[in-house]
Amino acid sequence: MIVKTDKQVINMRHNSQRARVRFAPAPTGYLHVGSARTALFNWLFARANGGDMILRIEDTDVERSAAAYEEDILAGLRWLGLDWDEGPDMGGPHVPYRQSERDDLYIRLVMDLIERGEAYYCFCSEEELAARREAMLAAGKTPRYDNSCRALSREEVERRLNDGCIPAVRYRVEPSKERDAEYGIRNNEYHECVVKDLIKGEVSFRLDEIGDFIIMKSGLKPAFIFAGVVDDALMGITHVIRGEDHLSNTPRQILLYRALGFGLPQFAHIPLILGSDRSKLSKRHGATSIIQFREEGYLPEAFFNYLSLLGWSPSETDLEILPRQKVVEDFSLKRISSSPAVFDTDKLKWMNGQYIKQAPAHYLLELALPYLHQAGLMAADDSQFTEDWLLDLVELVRTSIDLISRIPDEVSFLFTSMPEMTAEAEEILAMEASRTALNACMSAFARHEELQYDIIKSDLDDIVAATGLKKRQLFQPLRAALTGRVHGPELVRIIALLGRDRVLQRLK
RNA sequence: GGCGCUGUCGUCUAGCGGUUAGGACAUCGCCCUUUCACGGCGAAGAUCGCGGGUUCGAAUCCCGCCAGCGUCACCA
Repeated sequence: MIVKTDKQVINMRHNSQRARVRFAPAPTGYLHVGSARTALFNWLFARANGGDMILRIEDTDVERSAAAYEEDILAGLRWLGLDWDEGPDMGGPHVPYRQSERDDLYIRLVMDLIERGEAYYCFCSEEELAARREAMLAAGKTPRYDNSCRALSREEVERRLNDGCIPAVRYRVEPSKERDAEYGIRNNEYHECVVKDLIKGEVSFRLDEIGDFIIMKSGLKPAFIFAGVVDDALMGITHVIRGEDHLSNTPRQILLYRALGFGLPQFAHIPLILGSDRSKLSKRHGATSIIQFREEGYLPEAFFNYLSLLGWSPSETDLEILPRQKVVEDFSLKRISSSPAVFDTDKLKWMNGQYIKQAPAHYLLELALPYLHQAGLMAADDSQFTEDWLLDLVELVRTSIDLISRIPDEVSFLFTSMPEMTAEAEEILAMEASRTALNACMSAFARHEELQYDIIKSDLDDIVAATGLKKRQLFQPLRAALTGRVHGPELVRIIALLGRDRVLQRLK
């Protein structure tokens, strides 16, 4: 039992009005793009409406759940800047927030359903079920449970239980008894259940087509479909925002809300994110974890922006670069598209480039440092390179990269004593005019104590005027000698960054 | 196979009964530039999945079809 403070009591009173949403991942895999987007839309909805965001871990599949996945999921959410108001790491009024710690609750509710005849024990083995499914499929029928354990007498159930058989529990679906307008269940010949979805509209399913389904796995472990309903209801979730792949089990969940005497939340099923082959995004489409995007050099702000625009559009539809706050202010379920979207890395990269161009240099440097260390260009405790110098370096490359991880390759020559020469660079240096150009630069630069941007620029202008060389004939060999390459960022700034001594050394 | 969702430039999308169907990424060209980028300008790219209707008028409304995807587990 939790003793509530006054403040919490006030909060509880407001619950009927206050929006409460939840992101409920199963820690059976990394946080991938699809689930990250679901989390994002939940978060946006909460923040846009002044509501609460709840994080709940659905670890009812003991076999596949792993702590490492849970950590990855939390890390991914944090990286994206998504926070939550209640969750396994911080607690809250509906603790615990990990389903594996709520077994007592599920068992109590299931026992109640069994007593009321709404659910029953099922002793069918997985092998039996699989065989029956095969047979139905072979006969060209829709595979579903044949409800055989419904018929078991009380005594038979007792006997098997005493024999040590471990049953599962099924919900008893009886369409003719399910009619209930409050839950969208219509008393017509099909026994329709109409799901009122905020995105899909009214979607109708036939109840006479679903068989009795498992709500408790053997070993008294709750099934997802049951635990989700119980928790959403008890945690006061007002809006269930989840992937479209959950739409078809919503009618089953509605049956459970009704059986348990819970009111219905609002549903919003968001379209899936597809890979370039137009199938549901999965591991085989590349990046497995959101964290991998961080490692590849994406900015969380850019990723957030891109993901927001995947399936949602702002009211001012020409805008693409939308900072977090703008998205929050403008977010509405109404502007979520109902068709699935293909994840486009090209556009993500472009957007990342946009964010790199406008981000504060200090921030970029902070992000770039690990890559510079990793590439072995500088040690983590290196004091040889001053912060000012590093900031200049960031300014030098920010317009030419779309991924932070590209920085080391772009500027490696600034860290070595002599640059590695590409074949093209060698070729240019072998040309006759090149020696003239380099000699001119050498004598010009040698006259200064320190090479500064303006000085270098005017020196180079002077050389062009004095020697009659084309700009190209001057810059190309100079670039080749200093960087070992024929392409790259603005040369004058590179010279300033290299400093007088290293420039003169390389010109020889 | 049953059920369900979806279908506007290659991709993300705007549009919701009257627009030359708009924007962005990618592509191509030009300009800027020592170069590669950035940036600027421009081009190309959509018979609005297909076929019928309704209407003076349809991407927008109705019907049928097709295709793609999802889902049919003691996974979530």
